[in-house]
Amino acid sequence: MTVRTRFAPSPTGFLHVGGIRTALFAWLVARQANGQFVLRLEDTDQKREVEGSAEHLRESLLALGLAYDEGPDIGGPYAPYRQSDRLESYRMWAQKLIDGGRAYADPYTPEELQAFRDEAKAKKRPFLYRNHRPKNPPAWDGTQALRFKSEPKDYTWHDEVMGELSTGPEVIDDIIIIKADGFPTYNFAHIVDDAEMKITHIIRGQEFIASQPNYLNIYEALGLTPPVFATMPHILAPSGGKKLSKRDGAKDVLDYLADGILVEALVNFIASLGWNDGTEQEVFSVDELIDKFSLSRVQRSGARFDEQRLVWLNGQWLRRLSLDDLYARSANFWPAEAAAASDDYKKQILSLVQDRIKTLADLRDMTSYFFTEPTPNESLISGNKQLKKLTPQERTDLLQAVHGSLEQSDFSPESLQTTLNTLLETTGQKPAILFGLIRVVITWAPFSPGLAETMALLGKDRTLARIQAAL
RNA sequence: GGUCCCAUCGUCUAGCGGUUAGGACACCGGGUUUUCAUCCCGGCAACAGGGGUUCGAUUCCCCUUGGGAUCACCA
Repeated sequence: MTVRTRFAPSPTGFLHVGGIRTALFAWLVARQANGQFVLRLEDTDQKREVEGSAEHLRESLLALGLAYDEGPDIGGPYAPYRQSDRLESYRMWAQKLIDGGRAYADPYTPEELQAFRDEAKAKKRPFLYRNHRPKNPPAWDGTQALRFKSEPKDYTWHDEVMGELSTGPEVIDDIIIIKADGFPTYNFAHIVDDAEMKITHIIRGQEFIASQPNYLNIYEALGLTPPVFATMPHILAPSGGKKLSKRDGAKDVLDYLADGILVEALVNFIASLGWNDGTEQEVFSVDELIDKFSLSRVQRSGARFDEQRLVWLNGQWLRRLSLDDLYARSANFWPAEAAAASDDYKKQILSLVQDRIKTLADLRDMTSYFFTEPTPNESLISGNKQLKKLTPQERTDLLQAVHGSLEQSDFSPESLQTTLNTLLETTGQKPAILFGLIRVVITWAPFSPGLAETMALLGKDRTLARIQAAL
């Protein structure tokens, strides 16, 4: 049987890291089995729908490389893939339940229902609708909610992540399957869709684990064989033990990319949040993930979102990139002054900073002196515990000597290094002072790449001019 | 409150009866003859508590504690 997994978000907002992990794992399961990955939009709650979020979801998945084989925009053998376009299916399956005496119209008003709930709460008992199941419900005319007539019983089932799970009959209830507005509830629609779309693995968050027995009851009533279930624990906020939410900084995945995080790093990070292959490997390519991922090794408890680890992984991936690849990805991250610079010049800069940037966005603050004349910042000298010891006269003498020697250099990195080493002897200064001073006056930046390489790239004219200006 | 799930360094985790409890991030030192990084070396740091089972428990069972999920005409 072909493995088919799906990602079924509701178009109610952006895709954050919690959601993307579910999507990633579903995608990995499909890919490693040479199966299909399906995108389905669960838009049965018209009130909550957010304009443009379907498109945003699509972009986010594609930006992360999680291409889907079937979906609302590309169609597929089980189209449509948008629940609001599938109302007839739900009607048909619901009718089967009605005909079999397993669904009935809910005669109560919202007020009456609320009264039942309040009563249960007052008694500190869980609310069960079936305790109030009407003896002779009216015929369902489509204007009332349609409820599933449950058959409470024990359940034990297997979950690929959680292992064996079991519950008693007290959690089974008569849940609503079609709302009074004619739309199905998630609880019903996803079962119908997964069956019709031949989904083999349902991978979703732990918020659904409590209703799982109710789903099993419906599968039985519908005569369907349940697919494989895999429940993912939540990703937790960095600070507390709470589920990661927007106010804890759960960013849109596209924001991470815009902030200079590489796709490889983001995918690697999200995958390793709650999963590992049992070895000491930390850095995984997508291909390695496809090869090695397994639901059974997913952690059962929630994992905190640790951004420092994401940044570290980003550095790992940044350093593995070829220069051309790095250059291609850096396009949107150069400082404004770089607009007129040549490809070749920018590539040379990248080769100097590749080992010291943490995100692509670092390029904006770390490379501007390669494109424009830096503004002298005296605090870089007064704040340096070596350089601040120099008197103004000593400083000038030193720079004068440097300037003199460099005028003789052809400015290749090798000869510059030789010249610098010779200066160390002729001036009798420590490297920390001599090189530190040169570095500061030619970049006026808190840090910079290797001195000889930096000077070589800046060229003789600019380097000498900046030293001259600091005299 | 009912039900269900979970529990190893600050964080992510390895471990599936016998280990000096391993790795990674972060942090703190040292090195790589300038800074900041990279890289390398070293250090700090954990089995929530209590009962069992066993020759022997981090590991298996029970209880306690703690955390999480859920109890919608949301998904």
